[in-house]
Amino acid sequence: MGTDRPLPDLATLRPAGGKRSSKRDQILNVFLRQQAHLSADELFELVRREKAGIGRATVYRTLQWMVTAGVARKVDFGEGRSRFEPSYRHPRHFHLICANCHRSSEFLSSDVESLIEEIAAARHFAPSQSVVQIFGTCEECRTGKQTSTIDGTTTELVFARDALRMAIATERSGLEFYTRAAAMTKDVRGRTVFERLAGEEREHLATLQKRYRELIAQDPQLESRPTFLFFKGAASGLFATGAEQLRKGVNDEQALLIGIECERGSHEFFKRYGERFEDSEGKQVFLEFADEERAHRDLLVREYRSLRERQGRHRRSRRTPIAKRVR
Amino acid sequence: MGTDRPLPDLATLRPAGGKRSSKRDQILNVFLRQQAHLSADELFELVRREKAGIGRATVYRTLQWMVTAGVARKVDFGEGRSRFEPSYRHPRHFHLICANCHRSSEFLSSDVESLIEEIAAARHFAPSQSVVQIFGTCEECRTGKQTSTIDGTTTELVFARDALRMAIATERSGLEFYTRAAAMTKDVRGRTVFERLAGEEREHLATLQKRYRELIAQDPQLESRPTFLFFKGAASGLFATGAEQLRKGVNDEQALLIGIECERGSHEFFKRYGERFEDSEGKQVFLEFADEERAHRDLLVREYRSLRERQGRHRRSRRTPIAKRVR
DNA sequence: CTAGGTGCAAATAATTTGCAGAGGC
DNA sequence: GCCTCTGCAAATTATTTGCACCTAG
Repeated sequence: MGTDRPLPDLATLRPAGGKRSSKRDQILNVFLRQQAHLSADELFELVRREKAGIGRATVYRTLQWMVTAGVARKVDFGEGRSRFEPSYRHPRHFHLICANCHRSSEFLSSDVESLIEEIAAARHFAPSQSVVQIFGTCEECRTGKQTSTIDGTTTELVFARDALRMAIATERSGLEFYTRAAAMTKDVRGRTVFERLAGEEREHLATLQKRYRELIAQDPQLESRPTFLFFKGAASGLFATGAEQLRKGVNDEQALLIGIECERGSHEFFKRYGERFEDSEGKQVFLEFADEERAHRDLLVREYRSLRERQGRHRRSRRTPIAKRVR
Repeated sequence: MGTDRPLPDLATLRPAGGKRSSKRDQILNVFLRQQAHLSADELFELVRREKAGIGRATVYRTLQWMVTAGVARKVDFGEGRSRFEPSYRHPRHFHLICANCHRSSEFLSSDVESLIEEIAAARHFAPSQSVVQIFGTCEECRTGKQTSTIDGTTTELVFARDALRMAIATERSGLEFYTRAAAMTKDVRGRTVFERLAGEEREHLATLQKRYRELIAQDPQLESRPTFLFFKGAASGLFATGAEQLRKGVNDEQALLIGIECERGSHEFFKRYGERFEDSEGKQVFLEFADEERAHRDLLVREYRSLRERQGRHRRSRRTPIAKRVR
């Protein structure tokens, strides 16, 4: 399985007062070629096997340098020694750690992350990074049968796969939402807006599906690998609850408000995960989509204001001011 | 602040092949009197200050013994050495760790815990314990002003406070739910059941409020201390959404189903947190309540079945079987 | 009386540091 | 040429172990 994955542009790496050197390059090269979480000493062994004459201290010092340079991340599984993982094309994540075979598997949970943010805020604590580790026994150690895994080499792909799956679910539910909203909106202008947005969602959807197919082509096993990215909100599409509400029957104004809320959530979703991609096509796709969702939201907000204004001519304003209802 | 908190019954501690000894007692005593997370060496220093002639190795060995005995828990904040915290009257929890002053603050989040369980299940991983650590800067280090904290000595009280607050919120919303349900139920039998449950909720509420007042009396600062236990579901009362649904108008049958669902959630809440209390009054109160909620639920289920049966005499069953709808 | 606990000193293990020489910019 | 990197060995820090002796059950 792909030992030939692209390496970061080493030439550009030049962190805080650091100098490049043949030794560092050597160590970095060996490190980036690995898939597991290496300890300093394990890396030292690997390096010395390729090229004699590199001291243990240099490996330790290079590892520190890599961490400050952002090429590597230090992880501590409570074994009394540190391990390191490459951060290039490898989003920040959490770990499942098998107490039996000592291997670790990675995951990301947007829900856990946002709860952590909320808790930190409630305690007036400024968080810089968090560690979530689940210790226990892995499936393989319990059942004995080999399972499809996520290792260092596949994390990036699996992450992209999950992000795309959620994005597709979101677009699908968005498409359904706007189609339904367009059908039930009485106001002509409003209907046009919804129709236009439905069209855009359809377009996005096609782009995402194309991207998804391209991704799958890169690794035949990719579709069968376990979930990496957990996010309840987007799992069934962020617009799903909005579409649900529409089905119960709402008026034009309410439909607009629901749309605004959904687009806001969707924008946040794409932005959050777009930022997590390392510079790659995926990042671009996500950030562009995030912008589009914001544009959609703005469009809906304008439409909502216009509608309220037009209504205002007939009946006096007796609702909460727009500022309070929007956002 | 209370250095006189009750200590566990040392005489009972006799873990896996372990012997008691004067030295162990000595070390255990010093350990349990501390509030912070001590490292082995810090504990050694404290012990030797009180009584000379205790070796460092004994402290290390005793610490291991305490961990297997369940008196202490090992925690690792990534400093390259382990720290230990007493587990007596100290529920399992997570940590906020200040990178500046190196102090740690504790919290518990039922939401995070259940997400972790879900993730482990999705990966077919059998979790045994999990670590959640939020690193960053604490309020005191950022603003300079002293803040009310949760330390080792207060954790138990704060935990009890939060659990009680949530229990009270739950009872309040339950009372509202049953009062409303009784008022809107047409069926006479059903109405009587709801009235009876409303009465019981009122009683529970009084008990809980009394307990809460007693708890607050133990520490004048207790009410102002930060939140320890985070749990979105119960924060505004588990019956809140149920009561909301009633307000929108439902029939007798639906009201019963909603009640059943709420009692189920409530039972789980009390059970989960009752189990977290170390043996104390609080544990009793919670577990008893958990049982009562289960009894309520059973009562509602019986009533639901009876209602459906009586209805069946008039119109033929055209709904999903009870088994699928209840639980 | 005997398994297990204890102190001390020595052993390990992971990581850091002092220093003289080598190498990048 | 200056400043940083590097290797090696020695130092440091956290924790464990061997061993002769002691103590609870």
